[in-house]
Amino acid sequence: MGRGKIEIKRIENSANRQVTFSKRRNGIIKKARELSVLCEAHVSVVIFSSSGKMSEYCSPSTSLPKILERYQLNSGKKIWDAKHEHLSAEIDRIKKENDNMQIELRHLKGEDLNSLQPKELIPIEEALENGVRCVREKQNDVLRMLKKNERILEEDNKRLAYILHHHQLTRGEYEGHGTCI
Amino acid sequence: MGRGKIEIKRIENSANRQVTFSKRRNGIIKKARELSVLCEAHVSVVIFSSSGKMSEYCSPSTSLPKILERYQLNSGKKIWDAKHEHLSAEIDRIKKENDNMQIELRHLKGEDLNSLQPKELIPIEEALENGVRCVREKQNDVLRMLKKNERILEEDNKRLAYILHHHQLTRGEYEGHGTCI
DNA sequence: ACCTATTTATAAGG
DNA sequence: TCCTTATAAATAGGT
Repeated sequence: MGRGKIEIKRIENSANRQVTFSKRRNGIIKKARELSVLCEAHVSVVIFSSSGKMSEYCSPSTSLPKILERYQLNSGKKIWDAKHEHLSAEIDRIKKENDNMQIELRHLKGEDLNSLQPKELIPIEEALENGVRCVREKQNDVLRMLKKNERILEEDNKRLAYILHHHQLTRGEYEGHGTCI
Repeated sequence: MGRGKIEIKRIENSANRQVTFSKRRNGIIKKARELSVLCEAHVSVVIFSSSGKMSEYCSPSTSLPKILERYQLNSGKKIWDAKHEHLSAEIDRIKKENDNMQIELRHLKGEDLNSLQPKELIPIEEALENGVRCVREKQNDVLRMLKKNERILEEDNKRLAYILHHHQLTRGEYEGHGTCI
């Protein structure tokens, strides 16, 4: 509906797509409101734009939780249980990841080594040696940096002292009249 | 839109109301489908007629549970019951734990050290040195154990060889008649 | 369910 | 985003 007919397929021009989204989203929500008034229907609309912005409409006579309750009763689909299972699976997955890291950490800290085969000690030793090397390298970097800063500060000090001395010599008559803030 | 304009208020005539419901419900669902195709939006529509019949639409790229997940993230409204909240909190907690371990592991492996303050390097170095010491101790244990076993085996060997030799001397006449199974 | 006059939504352009 | 307007689409009322 408009100056030209459009095919129902993804609008490639991004600006156009955004404009059309706004207009049609408003259109749908208006229609939803009208339907719920004209026909005493319970309507819920939830829309996410491709950029993630959410819009919603829900009939004033109801609420999203109520709609969902009825949805499950009617469709037999169990949204909550599905969600529950999904979360449980997620927890299991993360816990497993957690356990593995826990074990790796303990080994690196020299704990629970008895549960390992002698051969498994070798990569751990290598990782530790590598870690020590990296840390010490970093510490050396820090030291070098500190020394360099110290040197620069010392040089600055000398320079400032010299300039100050020079000023004091040339403006000796004002000495003592200024205020140090 | 039609032969006459109608006010947006409850349609009193029940048959009319039913017909209008059907037409407009189809209209909304068509619009929802178009919006999701044209603009890559994620759309969910759930409608109950006044007589309780349910209709729904959900973008093919998503699902009602996913939409609801995003809904609660976006709106902050709590659709899920206490059980789900509990699980979500658990996931957050474990993920945090996970992240912390991840960071500790990386530091022990000598990675991402630049994100640390110089002082923070010290406990890491100590942990690594301790780890190396434990691992080497363990390796020494293993070595000692192997040597000890070797010694025991050698002694056993000697003893067995001696006994065998003795038997061969006292039962020399049977030699070669037996069969080794 | 179909028809169609009419209203409404909206595409294109500023 | 809002405004305008020509045009496509939805639909009210009737059959």
